[in-house]
Amino acid sequence: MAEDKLVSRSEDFNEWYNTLVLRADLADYGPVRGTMIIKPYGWTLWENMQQALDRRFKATGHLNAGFPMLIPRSFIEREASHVEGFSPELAVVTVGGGKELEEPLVVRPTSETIIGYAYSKWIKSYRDLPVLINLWNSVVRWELRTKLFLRTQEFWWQEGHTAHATHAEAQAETLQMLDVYLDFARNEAALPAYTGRKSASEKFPGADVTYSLEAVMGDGKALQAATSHNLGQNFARAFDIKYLDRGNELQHCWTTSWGLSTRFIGAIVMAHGDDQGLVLPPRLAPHQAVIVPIYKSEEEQAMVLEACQRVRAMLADAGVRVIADLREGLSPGFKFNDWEMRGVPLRIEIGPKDVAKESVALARRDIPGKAGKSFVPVAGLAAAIIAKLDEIQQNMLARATEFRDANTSHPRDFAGLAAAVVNGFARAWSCGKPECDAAIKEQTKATNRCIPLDQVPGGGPCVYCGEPATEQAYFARAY
RNA sequence: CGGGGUGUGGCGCAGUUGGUAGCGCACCGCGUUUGGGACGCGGGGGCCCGCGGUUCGAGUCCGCGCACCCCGACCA
Repeated sequence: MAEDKLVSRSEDFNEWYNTLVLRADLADYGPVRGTMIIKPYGWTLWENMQQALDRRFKATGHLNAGFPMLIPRSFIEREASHVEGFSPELAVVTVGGGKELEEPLVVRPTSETIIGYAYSKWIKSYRDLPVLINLWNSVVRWELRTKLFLRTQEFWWQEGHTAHATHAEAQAETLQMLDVYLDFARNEAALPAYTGRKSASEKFPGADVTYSLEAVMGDGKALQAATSHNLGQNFARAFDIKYLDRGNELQHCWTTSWGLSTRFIGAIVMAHGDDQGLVLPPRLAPHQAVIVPIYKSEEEQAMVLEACQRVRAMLADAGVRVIADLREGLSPGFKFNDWEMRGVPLRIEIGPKDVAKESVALARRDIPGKAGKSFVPVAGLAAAIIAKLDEIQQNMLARATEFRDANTSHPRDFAGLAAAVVNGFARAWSCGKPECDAAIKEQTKATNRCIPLDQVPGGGPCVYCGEPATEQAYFARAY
């Protein structure tokens, strides 16, 4: 329960985030270091995200499936860069049923390998392709330094895994899913993000190409919000995923994988939250509106509560996710703060004056104070609220886009880049040599986030070494 | 794994030169309150991280562990 003011976001962003996640009732710490308990409020937010994504996955032809959590360790070792990337962070099971196991099992850090095992059994002919499967599950990575939602030992996500007959199809799939994520981020989470290709050093272990969404957080740092990988034939070769083509020739498949995790909840917190707490986009918010009754005497209480129930039923019938806060013994002021902490987009106040006027007081979470308040007649309230929720959603996207653009600069030299990445993104010419990225990281703590797909024609001198470059890249400090 | 810090009711902390544990919030009960974080009275709850030592006596002093947090390296 919210009892005090949060530390202000500008004063200590880190502290603000940590306490907000706990106070807004999203999550709690688990008993094992680095683990996270997602509480019902946080999980409901995740469910809303899942539904919005799942709709899009189904619309693009994917089906969900369930795969085992335990994977033979030898599977991980079959793909050279995959084992190199994941070995350091594996949790390994060595004992089962009280007996030492013949072969240790790893708790999945991601499922490419066990998918490879299954696909090699299932796919025989070009007629079997494409295979388009998505998993909703959790994975474990033994992270050394953790932070609620952003990096935990276990996290929940979806991982899509597809197999195709040609490179072109796999590439189209990879980019299609990147677009799905971008659309989800913009239109559901009100979060504009940059997209692009990962540099060689930042790509997924085992992928030919990795694409990512890079979102700008409230402190100007970057958060990788989703990834989509073209795995080429790497896993197909490692796991013998082969098919006979029309000409009766045996071919390796081309596979992809793509994922978005509960980390995205952290992105929503850090991109939209303010000093009062969370600000949730209406399309994803567990409660889109909260009704707070206000009364003194018992007669007023009866009258007000009756009005609250009526309004609640009316809105629920209209499809609004609405809750009435009928807790007794708490002052309205306390409840206002409490629901602001939890980021509910709209507050509906109903007191004796409102009952008398047959209206309610509306307060917008995205516009604090008087400016966000209005009085709306009960007649036609549902339509007004639905319109208002849409307006809030649009406003949040517009504001986040404005913030992103205001915190992105285009430096032409290294000094400019170093200054820009202290609290924002820098888009600059980059020659792409790993040494340049490494030096930039060393000196500024900023990494090459991605190489955007929308390149400008021509070229310029690399922001670090000055040699001719034909592509630009985004640089930022990252979570 | 390196550097720093902290372990005392659920949470946040105080605890003096060693003398047998306290405050705020939360929780429970009763009453008064309620248009921006209400108040009064009463109440419950603690092997002071663990083990060993010094001492008549240890939350406090000394060892050795363990855990967690912050800053780096590594990472969705």
